[in-house]
Amino acid sequence: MKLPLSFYQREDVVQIARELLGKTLYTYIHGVLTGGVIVETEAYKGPEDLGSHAYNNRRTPRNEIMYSAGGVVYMYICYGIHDMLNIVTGTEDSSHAVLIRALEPIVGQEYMRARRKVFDNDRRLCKGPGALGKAMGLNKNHNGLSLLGDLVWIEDKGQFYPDTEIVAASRIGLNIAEPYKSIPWRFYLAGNKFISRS
DNA sequence: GCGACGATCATCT
DNA sequence: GATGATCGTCGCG
Repeated sequence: MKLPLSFYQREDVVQIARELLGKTLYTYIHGVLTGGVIVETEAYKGPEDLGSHAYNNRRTPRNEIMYSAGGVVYMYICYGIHDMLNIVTGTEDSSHAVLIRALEPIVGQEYMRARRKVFDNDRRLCKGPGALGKAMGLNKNHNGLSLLGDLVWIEDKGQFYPDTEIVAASRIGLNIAEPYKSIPWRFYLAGNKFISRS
């Protein structure tokens, strides 16, 4: 059920980002189980990618965990407010990661509503990386947790999507030079109601 | 439904 | 001291 380390420790982070669509992400935080189907991701490709925190082998206390072997989470705070969930991939010393941008909630929606203070529209619960982190109870203190542990993990339920149902687009929110500004490393399920935007 | 804008602070220079 | 891998609200219509 849980994705094995071999899934995460491959080198092709773009392929992994695509394959994570349809997988189910769970957290079990303070005794609360929440989960949802991954419907939107972005790949960040280690030292060559201007958009990556690990661009040019940049290494700081914040991004140190990106250099560990795949299968752990990289949490960081964006705009001083939002806790973002990333999946570290590749082998030891490679620094690729996948940002999880949106989920379709399937478990623990009542807890997600309370954490988000959103009670009118479940489509908004995990719509965007900041919202997702909050709904799932994740913050930077969870940085480095193993995806084979019991606090945060990803399961494969055998979902499969043909290429025609997957959209590849440019990543959101990056103010960087081409070609990385427009490279199609954002993936989402075509027509899905829970993605952050079309 | 959509665009503009301000909030807010950890992190790095 | 400047900068974000963002979000909620407001005005509009």
